[in-house]
Amino acid sequence: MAQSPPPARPGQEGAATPRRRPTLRDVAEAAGVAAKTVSRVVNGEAGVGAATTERVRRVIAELGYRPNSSARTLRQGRAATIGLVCDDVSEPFQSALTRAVEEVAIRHECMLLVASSLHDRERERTSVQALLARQVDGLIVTPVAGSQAYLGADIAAGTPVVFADRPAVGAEADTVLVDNVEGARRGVRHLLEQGHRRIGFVGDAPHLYTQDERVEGYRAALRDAGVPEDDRLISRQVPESGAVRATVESMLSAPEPATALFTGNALCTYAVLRALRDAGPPPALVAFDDFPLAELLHPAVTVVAQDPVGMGRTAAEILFRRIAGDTSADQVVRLRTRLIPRGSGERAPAEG
Amino acid sequence: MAQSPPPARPGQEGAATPRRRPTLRDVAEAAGVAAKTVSRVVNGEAGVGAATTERVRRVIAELGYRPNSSARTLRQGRAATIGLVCDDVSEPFQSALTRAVEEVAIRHECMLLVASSLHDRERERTSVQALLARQVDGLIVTPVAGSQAYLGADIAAGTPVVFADRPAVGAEADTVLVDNVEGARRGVRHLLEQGHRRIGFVGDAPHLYTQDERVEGYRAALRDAGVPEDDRLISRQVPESGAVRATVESMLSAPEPATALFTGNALCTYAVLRALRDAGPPPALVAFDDFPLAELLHPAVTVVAQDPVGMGRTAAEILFRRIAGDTSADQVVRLRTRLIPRGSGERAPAEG
DNA sequence: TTGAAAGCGCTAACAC
DNA sequence: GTGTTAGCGCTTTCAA
Repeated sequence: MAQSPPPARPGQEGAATPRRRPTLRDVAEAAGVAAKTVSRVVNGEAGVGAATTERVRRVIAELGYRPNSSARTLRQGRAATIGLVCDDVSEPFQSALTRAVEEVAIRHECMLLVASSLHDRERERTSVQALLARQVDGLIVTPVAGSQAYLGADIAAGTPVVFADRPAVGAEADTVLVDNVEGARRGVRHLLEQGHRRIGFVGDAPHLYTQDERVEGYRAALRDAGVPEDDRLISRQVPESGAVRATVESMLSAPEPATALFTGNALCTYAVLRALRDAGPPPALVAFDDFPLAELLHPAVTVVAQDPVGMGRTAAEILFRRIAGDTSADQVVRLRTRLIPRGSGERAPAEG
Repeated sequence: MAQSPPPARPGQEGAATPRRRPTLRDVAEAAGVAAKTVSRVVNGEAGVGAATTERVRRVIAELGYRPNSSARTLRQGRAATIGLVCDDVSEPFQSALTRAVEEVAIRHECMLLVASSLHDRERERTSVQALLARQVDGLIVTPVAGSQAYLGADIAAGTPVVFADRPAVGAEADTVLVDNVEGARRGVRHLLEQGHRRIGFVGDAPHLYTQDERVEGYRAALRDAGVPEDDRLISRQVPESGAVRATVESMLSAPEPATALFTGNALCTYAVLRALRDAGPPPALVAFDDFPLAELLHPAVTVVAQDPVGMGRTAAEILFRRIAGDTSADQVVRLRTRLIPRGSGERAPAEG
């Protein structure tokens, strides 16, 4: 396909003969120097005379030469590319993270290959394999539930990997997490401070690491305050609107009803907000994870904000340090959260 | 770097000697066949005996062989990778588009390289060059204002390119757009139908293609209804909250005040909602581009919804058709919008 | 059905 | 300062 040039497309001016892209050799010949010299010029290596450099530059411009990075990758083993596997790039938290990673990558003259695992083990694995096959210099992965043991050989072989948002199972590498326990604890304490004693936790599916941690924080806050736990006030389910609506209604209409809710992530928050929209007097609400327009709702929603940009940046910076040869011991970074009071979390419990 | 194996990282079990990744040749030797035979097995080519196939498969598994796609790319010229250059991956519309492109790419066993131009010409250009250097099979670009003439040579040379969301200048290729004029016209007509005659347009920066089109639709709707245009009711500025607030206030407090607003994109909508939050009786509002939680605001926001997923899918499908060799004439696809009435756009004008 | 040879475009290693 | 040689890992081409 590279040899036999692709057929001309109609409607292109001067589409006469789509020519083979000029190679480094073509430049060398045209400039009357050796290939290696052109290579030096292209890569800004020292040891080329000013006049030669100038001449080579001109020829490069004339021919419109652009280096073939596949060849370079093959030779050097580094693709000037890193890979990112997350749950779903279209999700706000992760797209912000992606953007932050991209920014750091650019600073290191790298590009970014992205893949969404959609929480599917097989897809994660396939994506990682495809990325490794492309000789990426390093990998940032938000591990799905399951095991990342399949990555062990590559990590041992020296491919830098950083896990983000959730720790891996069966593989050891640098990891950047949110301090979920402390964040949830802080958020729930905030509700307790307003006088709430019956606080419902509306979380995402069971076996999700972040949710486990946030429930733990929720429990810790109750314990700290000497408030008894009640499992009927803890819900863990995939946040489809229907199911959450039923949960919320039952929590609010129980004999000892919840007077406040704490949500486990943005999807749960959305579902709860939808459920509360048409309901009676709304309970207090603190949401884990900030979201757009939170401050425009009535009342504005108090949140425990995470920092997706900070997570992306941190993960990428660690990754590039490893790529640069840092061999210090693996580290686990926990990013702090920030409580942003906006109104919904500052309501006192309704009079019983 | 490929030759001298990277130093072992501590804390890895069995990190004794990070070994060179096995190559196709290693597999061939171990299996006692020729390299080409292994290549055939790996690529599922016909013409290998069942027994041989079986043996090669086993050796591949034993050695943990994974093909080096740089080498393959170098040989074949195709990287099994496409590139996407958008304004900003972290923006909801574009992250949804990215996700849709990714999905189509996966179906074609391709990966996705992403880059954000941030509306910067130089960055767009650099990104495109970096993508082309990586031998991407094709490119989807949301062109920034300026010129894409620099892409002409590569398009002519046969690299498939699809422009998305905005047309390119100085380069011809397939293009997928939203029918902005018709969408805006429809949205404004909706307001006119509620009896509004003074409708403010709050749009993003001048010289943005989509905004130009949406203003055109706005004007067309007014003309259709025989309502005189008034330039004081048209605002085009980067939607920082401060500036938009001033604009909105002046539109609403003018001698002949606006009784309804139409926003030009999501950022403008956010700014307007913020501005309206603390203001007096809110005007009617129709927003171009849907956004999360639009239905949870009070009142819920009526929007002219675009279809980012449809745009990403369409652009990617066209791209892969081109990659597969389709040489038919370039096409321009315009995706339809959908008016979603939710409340804010169905208010009648306040009694003057 | 299988294999040998050549080379994709580049750079590492070493001459000069 | 500059050039020569070899080869990264794969696939293409052609031969057996």
